Amino acid sequence: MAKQDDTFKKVISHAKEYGYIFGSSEIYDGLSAVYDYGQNGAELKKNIREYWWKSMVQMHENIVGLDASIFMHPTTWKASGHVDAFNDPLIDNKDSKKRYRADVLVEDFREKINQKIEKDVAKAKKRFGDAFDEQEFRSTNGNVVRRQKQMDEITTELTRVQEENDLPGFKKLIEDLDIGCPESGSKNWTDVRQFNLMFGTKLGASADSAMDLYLRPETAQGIFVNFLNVQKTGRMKLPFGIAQTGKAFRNEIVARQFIFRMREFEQMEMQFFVRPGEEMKYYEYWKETRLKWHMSLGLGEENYRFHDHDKLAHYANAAADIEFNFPFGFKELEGIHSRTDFDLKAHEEFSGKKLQYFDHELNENYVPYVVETSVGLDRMFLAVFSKSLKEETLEDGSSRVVLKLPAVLAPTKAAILPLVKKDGLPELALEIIGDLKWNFNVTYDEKDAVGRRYRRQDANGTPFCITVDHQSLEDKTVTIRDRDTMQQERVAISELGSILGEKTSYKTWLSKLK
RNA sequence: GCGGGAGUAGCUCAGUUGGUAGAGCGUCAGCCUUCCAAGCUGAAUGUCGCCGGUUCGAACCCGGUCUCCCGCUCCA
Repeated sequence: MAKQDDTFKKVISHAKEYGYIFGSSEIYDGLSAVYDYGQNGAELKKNIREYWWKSMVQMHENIVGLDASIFMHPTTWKASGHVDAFNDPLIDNKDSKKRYRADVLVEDFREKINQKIEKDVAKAKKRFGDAFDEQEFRSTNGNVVRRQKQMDEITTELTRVQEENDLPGFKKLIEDLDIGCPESGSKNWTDVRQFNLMFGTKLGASADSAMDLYLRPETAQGIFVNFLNVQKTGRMKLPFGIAQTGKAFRNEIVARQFIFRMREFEQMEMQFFVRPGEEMKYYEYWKETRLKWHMSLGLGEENYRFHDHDKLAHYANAAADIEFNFPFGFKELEGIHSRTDFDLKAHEEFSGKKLQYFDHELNENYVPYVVETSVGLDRMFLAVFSKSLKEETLEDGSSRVVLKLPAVLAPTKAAILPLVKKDGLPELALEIIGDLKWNFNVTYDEKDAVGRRYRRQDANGTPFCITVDHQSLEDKTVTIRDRDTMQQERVAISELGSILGEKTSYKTWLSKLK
């Protein structure tokens, strides 16, 4: 663990030192769990997004893109279930320092009573045998009736405090029931507080005419509400997908672990619409396809694994995560969920509009089922960045810090270095840059010994260094050095464009998918 | 939100019983160098997280506050 903390610390400080990630508003002491992407981070993030987008939208005829707004009609979130499911009343025990969901505490308590009833019923059943009338027993036995009444009262009161959002009432309910901390038994509770995981804001300039809005907690709903727009205008036939990248916002109680869990984050989601009954086939297909996509980056197959969900969210009938071996262990990187027709049906219900597809083959209308793939872009960034950062010991005993980013994702594709800054070498180097910069992000460096410049580029993640030497002036060749192997090869200047293109192209990398 | 730890240069960190702020690396300028950092010369950079208190004097002591890290709770 100590070693893990250590590598994680190195990842964080390297990210800052080389302009990948800065804490937000640092000059004002920062803002908890909010980060800014620096000059290199912005490039890397953009390239990851692009790598995903191309693999989805460009490479699939039946997947199209969308860019929905962050603001959505507030009813969207009622239909999606977020207003209910993202609202948790929480209570802390002052002695044990444990935090619980207040509704879960009450429900667990009620369940205990229920179990007592069932125990009594089972006992009686055993005693009376075949002659036992369960209905009769339940309605006449004193203990059972009393307990049933208590359960009903609890249910009524729980429903009331939840619906009325009566937080003091909630606490009173817990105290009246004499519920103790499940761990310590202590009944020393704090007040019940409401944690709304959605960020609220207002639309409208004046307070009285303002409309309550939420910042979207997921991008998926923008896709669902536009399902018919896209299907009709794009003449899409099932099965087809809609892909989107964009910011989402969740007021996490605890946002932590660098950019792994942030309150403002970016998702890359694709909702794949299928004929009901075929969802499992596509669920399996996307699980496999998405894993291959991750593997194509070459970060090590052993760093990925599936985690199938036992407990499913309210909308899903199957769900799995692709987990990645982050510096702090295996954690969720991407989710693949079979969302059924839950979302589209809910939007039909709340909007009163039909969100159905006419299937010409079956000659019928239906609400499609949805298989979702959802990656956290920031998590992807962290996965790539943390796994790429290496400290190597070289043959001569010296060491180097190298950021082995996949070349297709690297912010800078090549550094052009004159061996010495005289004899016309800088001029030729700049000439090469003038040509390459049309197609590639390239950089120039003439400061310090060339060996030091190589190390600088290594630490920055630049996959190739192109060195202009005296021979270059004579025969128009340069050396190109590979960041990972440190091997150099002499090539014609005229070939540089196609060599770099080959090594850094989306085609080269994405074709590993097959 | 609770408990623990921590905030000093871009990064990693020293800083004695309170007496004007340091190192290594990095950065910048120049020199030297024809291929893998740790050669040479010079330079810049800190309200010692912030506010207040004690003191002749606070990076150091006290109080408050903010932020970060670890654990717990939560996690579509």
